[in-house]
Amino acid sequence: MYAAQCPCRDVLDLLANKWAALAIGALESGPLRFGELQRRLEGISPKVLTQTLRRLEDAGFLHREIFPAVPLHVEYSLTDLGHSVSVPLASLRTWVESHLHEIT
Amino acid sequence: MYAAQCPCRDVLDLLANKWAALAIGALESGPLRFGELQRRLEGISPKVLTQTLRRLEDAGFLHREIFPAVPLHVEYSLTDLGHSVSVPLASLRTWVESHLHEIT
DNA sequence: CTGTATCCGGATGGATACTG
DNA sequence: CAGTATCCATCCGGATACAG
Repeated sequence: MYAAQCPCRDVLDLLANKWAALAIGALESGPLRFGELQRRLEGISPKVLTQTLRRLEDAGFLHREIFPAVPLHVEYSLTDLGHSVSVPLASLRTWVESHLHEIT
Repeated sequence: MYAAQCPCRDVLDLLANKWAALAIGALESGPLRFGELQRRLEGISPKVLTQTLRRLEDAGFLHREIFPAVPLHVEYSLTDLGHSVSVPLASLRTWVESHLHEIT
């Protein structure tokens, strides 16, 4: 099975928090700005959104691009790696949607 | 996207903790006893293992069967629902394994 | 607009010892 | 064997206010 040191656990942990999978899903169809992400991830606070995005960025799943304008403009987009992982994540979300009625 | 009340979030949370996905994976190939599970999920304490198993059982992903013998014998196995969700989970694990080298 | 600072509560995970 | 009891540390998420 998976030994204690298996790094896959870290990845699972990364993807396995309340917002990460949702954030990746939100970015599947294209880049979004901070505020737009916050609106789509209904209920997330700016602090938690930042945390989530930073973790995903550090892991290489998404890219943050700053457009130095006034007002400030920042865009988040999936990297190739991010698009790649969004496939199994989407299949998990799909499973959840189609089995919701069976879950207690 | 996914509204705040969308129950899929709860399911994601359930699957998305340190051990749940691993436990489901361990049971894919057949029933296991408590002690055997603890050995396979290297490093888990009995308390946390119990918590994990109970949550999965309550959600209907696995079944707990007691064989009243001496010494006591308890077997955990996936329900149909559990086997069903193990498919997308396995694809996520597979993704992680094949992309580990790309992850920071 | 895009965050950071602060403070807080609760859940999760963990070590160890003990029990039916 | 299969857990439960206890106590504890930490991370995570959340509300609100404020800053570059």
